Amino acid sequence: MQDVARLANVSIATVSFTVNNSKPVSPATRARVEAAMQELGFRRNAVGRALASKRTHILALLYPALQHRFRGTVVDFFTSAASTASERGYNLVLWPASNDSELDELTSTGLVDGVLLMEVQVDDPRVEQLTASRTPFALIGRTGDPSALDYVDIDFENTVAAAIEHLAQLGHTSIGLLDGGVGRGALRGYAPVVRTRESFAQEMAARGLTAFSFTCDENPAAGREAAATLMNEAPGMTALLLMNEHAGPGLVTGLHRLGMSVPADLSILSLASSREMAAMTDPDLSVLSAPSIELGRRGVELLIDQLDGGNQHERQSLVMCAFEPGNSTAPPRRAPPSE
Amino acid sequence: MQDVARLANVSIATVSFTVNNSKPVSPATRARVEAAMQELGFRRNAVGRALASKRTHILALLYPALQHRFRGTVVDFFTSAASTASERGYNLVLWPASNDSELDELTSTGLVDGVLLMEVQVDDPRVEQLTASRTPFALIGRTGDPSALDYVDIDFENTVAAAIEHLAQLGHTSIGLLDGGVGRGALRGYAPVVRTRESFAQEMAARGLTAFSFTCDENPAAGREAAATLMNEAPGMTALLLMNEHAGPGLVTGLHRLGMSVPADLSILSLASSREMAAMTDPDLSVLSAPSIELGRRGVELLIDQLDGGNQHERQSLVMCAFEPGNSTAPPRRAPPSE
DNA sequence: CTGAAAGCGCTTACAG
DNA sequence: CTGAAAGCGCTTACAG
Repeated sequence: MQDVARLANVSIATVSFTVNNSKPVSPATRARVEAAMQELGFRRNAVGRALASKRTHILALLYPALQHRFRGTVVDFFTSAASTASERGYNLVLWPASNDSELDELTSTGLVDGVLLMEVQVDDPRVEQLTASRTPFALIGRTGDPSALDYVDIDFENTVAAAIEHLAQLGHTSIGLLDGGVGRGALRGYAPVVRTRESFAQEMAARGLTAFSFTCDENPAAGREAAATLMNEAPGMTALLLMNEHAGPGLVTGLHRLGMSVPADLSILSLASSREMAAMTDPDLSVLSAPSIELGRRGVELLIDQLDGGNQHERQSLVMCAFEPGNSTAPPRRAPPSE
Repeated sequence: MQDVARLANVSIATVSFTVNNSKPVSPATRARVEAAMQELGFRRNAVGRALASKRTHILALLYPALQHRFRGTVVDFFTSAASTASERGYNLVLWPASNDSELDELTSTGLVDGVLLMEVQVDDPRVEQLTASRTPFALIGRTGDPSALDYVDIDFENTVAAAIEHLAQLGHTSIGLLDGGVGRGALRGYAPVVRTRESFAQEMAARGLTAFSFTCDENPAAGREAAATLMNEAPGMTALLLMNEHAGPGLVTGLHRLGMSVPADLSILSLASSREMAAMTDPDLSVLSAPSIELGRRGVELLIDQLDGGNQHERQSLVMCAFEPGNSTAPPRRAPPSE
């Protein structure tokens, strides 16, 4: 910048003004400055700017990628968040922090302007840590009591209700839930599964339907094993809500191997997943697909609202999953006894 | 730091020395400084440090996530690279830069110490850009002529040869390759596919085997369509190399629907993928799995060698994929006519 | 519209 | 072993 100023015969302040459009500059000197920048191939140093302005224009999407594989539908959140950030003049990067000290390093050192939190737990220690460090942040997800927080999340409650409604309409009265578990250790209490379980239990009870609940790891092999468990422990079950997209392919395979047909013998409806994941199986799954694009975008908007003092977006919002029919749900083979 | 210095009754230089262990400090004053830091909850500001030391300790894994979905086996490269970086005192973040100006922003502004490049093309403009900006970088992958670059890559040449050898041993003489294409627009010339095609053609010719070549998009639906194409255009083909892990599930499904059995009617061997992706299908695929962990680690080591002046690692290395048997390869149903 | 100057929070020769 | 001081590359009141 010094060099540019010298070459253009202005002060470095003026260079700064023209680079940032932060103060009016006469056309003539602007032209001189721009020519000089051209000639020197000048790029303003982001670190210097960050130190002086206390803004790095970097947002971090916090995802515990070392513990929890980054894959499947969650990837869409990142993509959407990154492109929204880019439109708004920020860079969003995926920050694979996991343990406390890494989060600490991120927040208390001024490297990023704000944080977007993913994989939120019901009782998430990172929320406290972020609050304490006064780092602006927003959640994609929500804790058990998120009333004081800025968040966007899937409306699991209504999504589960819609899922059960769909299956009940088809005539199912005995329905199971297969989820990926609520995690353990530092990642315990994974909120989406906690909420889905609760809503499932409530809604099934309210309708007087027979409910079953299963858990398996998030991979195809576990899904394959789960098929046998399902059939053994709930032989009368005719439909399943799947809250574990990575177990899906194995589950369907396992059912086939046991001589079960999908959807004739068991309807499957995948929750909070995506068409792409649903297309991994045969038949392809009917799915309530996660509003990833919208949540990624809204999360970034909330964060930038905090940063730029805007206040234009709903600070807390829930979005339903959208039903996308596949070929894995149908009426049960034997109609339920009509009273 | 000012505050700490005042409270501990030392200069800020001394605080810096004890924080960084950059100069000897007497135990007594070290204790005073540390007590003061404790009391004030001091964390050294990373931006200030970066400006003074010209080091941010951030590495960027460059992946064009907005164009090319970040998923599947490539995710393992990131995870491995991130944990290696973390062990070595750096933060590695996923930087979804795609167009020139975004890359420019990354490199010419001093925000990151170095860059790890993924999804390398045969003629990759980013290499030139990185070189011109004097940003330290290493490749996970390699260009057409990488002789001057630091890189780690899969040894596609020998991996393809091993794959063909495996199938030839089983008795196959008519073998196809189904890849995901070499990309178009800014992402044209995707090096892994270019290399695989070349090696495939050479090795098949050298062995006097009958070769077929197919391309389809990287998703299950495209794989399903490809099944029909394969059967129509190469009815005599008995084995297939799959260089398109995301088409795999659809491909197998599509074959089944056409009444083809895997591996009895068609053997499939997946290249540069992973057991996890291979487990998505039924039967699970035999796979030459990508050495993701090792390449992610080595890529970061190369980069840190440049940064810290170390020189301890091979600057160019190729790693073979490891064969992991699944259930998708077998001798062809009809033995080939024995001359 | 433009400039001189202070300051962002550190690191690092240089002296002692 | 410790400190005073310059400097990293910018931004931003403050003056003019």
